[in-house]
Amino acid sequence: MARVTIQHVAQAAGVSPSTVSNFLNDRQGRMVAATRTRIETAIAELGYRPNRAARQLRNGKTQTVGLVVPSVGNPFWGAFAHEVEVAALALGCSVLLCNSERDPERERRYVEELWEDGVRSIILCTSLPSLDHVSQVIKEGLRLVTFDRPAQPHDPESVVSISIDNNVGGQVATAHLLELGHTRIAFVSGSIRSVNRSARYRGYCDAIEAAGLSVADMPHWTGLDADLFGDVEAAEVGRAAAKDLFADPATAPTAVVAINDMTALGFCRGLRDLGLKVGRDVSVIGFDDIILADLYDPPLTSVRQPITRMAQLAVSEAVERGSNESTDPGSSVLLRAELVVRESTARLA
Amino acid sequence: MARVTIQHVAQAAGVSPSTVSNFLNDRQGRMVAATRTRIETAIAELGYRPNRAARQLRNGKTQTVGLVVPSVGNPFWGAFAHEVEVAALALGCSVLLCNSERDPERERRYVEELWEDGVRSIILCTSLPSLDHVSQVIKEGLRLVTFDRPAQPHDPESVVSISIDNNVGGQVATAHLLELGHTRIAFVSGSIRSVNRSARYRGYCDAIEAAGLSVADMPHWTGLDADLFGDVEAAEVGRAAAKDLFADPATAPTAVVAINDMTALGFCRGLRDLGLKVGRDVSVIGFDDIILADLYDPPLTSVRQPITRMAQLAVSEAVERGSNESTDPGSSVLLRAELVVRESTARLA
DNA sequence: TATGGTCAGTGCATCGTTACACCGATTTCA
DNA sequence: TGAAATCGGTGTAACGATGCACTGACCATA
Repeated sequence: MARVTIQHVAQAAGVSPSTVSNFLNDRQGRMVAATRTRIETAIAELGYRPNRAARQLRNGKTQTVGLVVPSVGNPFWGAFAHEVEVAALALGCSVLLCNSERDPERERRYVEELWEDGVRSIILCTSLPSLDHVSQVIKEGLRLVTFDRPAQPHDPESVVSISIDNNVGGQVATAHLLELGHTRIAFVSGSIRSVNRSARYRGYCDAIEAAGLSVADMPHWTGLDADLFGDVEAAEVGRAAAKDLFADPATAPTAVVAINDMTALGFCRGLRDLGLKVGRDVSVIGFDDIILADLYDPPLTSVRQPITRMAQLAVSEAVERGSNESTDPGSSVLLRAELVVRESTARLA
Repeated sequence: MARVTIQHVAQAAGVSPSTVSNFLNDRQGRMVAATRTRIETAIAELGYRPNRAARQLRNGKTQTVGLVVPSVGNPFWGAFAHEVEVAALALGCSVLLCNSERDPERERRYVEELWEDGVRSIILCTSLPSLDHVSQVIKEGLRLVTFDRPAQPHDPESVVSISIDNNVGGQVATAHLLELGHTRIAFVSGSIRSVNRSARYRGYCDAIEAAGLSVADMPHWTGLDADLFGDVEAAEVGRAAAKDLFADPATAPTAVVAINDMTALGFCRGLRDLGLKVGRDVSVIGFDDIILADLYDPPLTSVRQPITRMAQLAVSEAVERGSNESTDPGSSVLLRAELVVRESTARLA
């Protein structure tokens, strides 16, 4: 069961390995139709599949897309990773998965390792304000697509960003609560040092101000030192927030915008611990619209990210840009987030 | 910024590339301590990292573990994939992720592609009764670790299986409900053609019979043609089951064992649609203990799979067995599942 | 009939690492 | 003391695919 190499194909087709190589690499203009078909049938009959390692060694590239997410343990990232894999498969690539745990140092290490292993396209799900930690590799030619992190002024030119418009998302979520008559609306998040989180927060602030209210008057949760919290623990943030915000009923909010669905669900759980009922006593809205938002009791209102479309965009940017050695400047795509209203938000009694 | 190769290291250390290679491949017995340290410092100073492609081309192997899961979009598999990645990282390997969508043909294709790309160890999360579709590759030397699928009589000898004892799990879950006074207990699942599912079902039956009851008397849900349902749709199965089982109140169950947490949550959602309250009106128990089980309202009783430990076991079997070319027969590890009692199960009123 | 230009395809060096055969210098031991 | 074994290490030929420089054969033009 020895491996079928390009030589075997060449022999079977009665040509030289070089010609087969030309065939494989779309330099087919340089050969007569008959040769082309002879090679084609030889490949089919022998079941030849090019050896990746050899290819990569020769030209220093892979057909692999690197995917760095905070943690696939989190349902949102799991779902996104899944979509990425599907999209990559459609384009004939495989996906190398890395969990950064939101640790910049791990992000850097993964990106560099991937680069040195010949991966030329990486989808990096980060929300760090700066890309300094990977800029060296970008200079060397890495195609970087960031996800969930809109472009920032000092980003390297070639970077492509795919993200929802978090500011608008924050506004839509908050406006929804305002329309329901709520005037004491809290924003619950771990650290908002990340760009997407602060954008959501700004959207929240904008909507509050636009309604003639003052952010300063809103119940405020300063939070735990959120750097302690990875993604899986996002729920704990929500739970802790509920406990703190409702410690004094006089200052408690009637509605809450949570930074994501996991935090929202944790918050709901915290309310339950306090004997409060989501929807009836307190309105809660999350972000992401993970699959569990709809399953929850009560079903969670959420700002949906169109992850299927985003994954497709990210992969095609990563793969297609990677194929031509273009150095045209990157782009920044901000998709519109969609409000999905369910039962966790209700008119103020 | 040219690549640092083994030659550069050799030159810097004043030895031949072969010696550096020997050093790297733990044939250090064949060299004097001084040489060893010279190589070590040279590597550190130059920041040398061996080129994977070249290594792989040379000896036909990778340091990569293949992971084939049904879908990382499902929180359980996402969490498992995460644990696998962590465990692999600790052993210096990377993980190539594939989603089979529970399609045997995709499973086969992925396994073969991985094999041909030099991956020699694969963790396959399948629950197909037979491994015929990948047996060819196993014969050629693939180290296969199956997860969530205990060993079957006709499995190739070298296969290692890691799984919980689903039969016992099914019994424990059912016994818990029986102890709470329930006598009308339904089992809800999509297709139980898979080995783990049927084991859970047998455990359920065993417990029923052991209590002096008859499975035939239990409310039964024949289900949709469950092959239509991927993992993400597991919740839909639960939802549909709730609707059907409670169509006639006279024959409705008072408690339900769901095949996994997603289905259990879907079932809870279905109950809610019907105006029934989980815990109070109907007891529901799931499998897996995904992170959302604890967040749900009410928190879901579940049979926990110790995924961290299982992932570690799977990776170490895959990697360590892969390193020595042993052909010793595989093993089958059945871990004990742990019942986590929460509020979705309650004493029969 | 020279000259030059296409066209279709080939030969060869090369990517970075590794296994194996080999080599000179000591050491061992009968 | 001489033959063999051991030690510490080196030289070289691969692994499979690629792309550049090249070669004949053929055609067109002057």
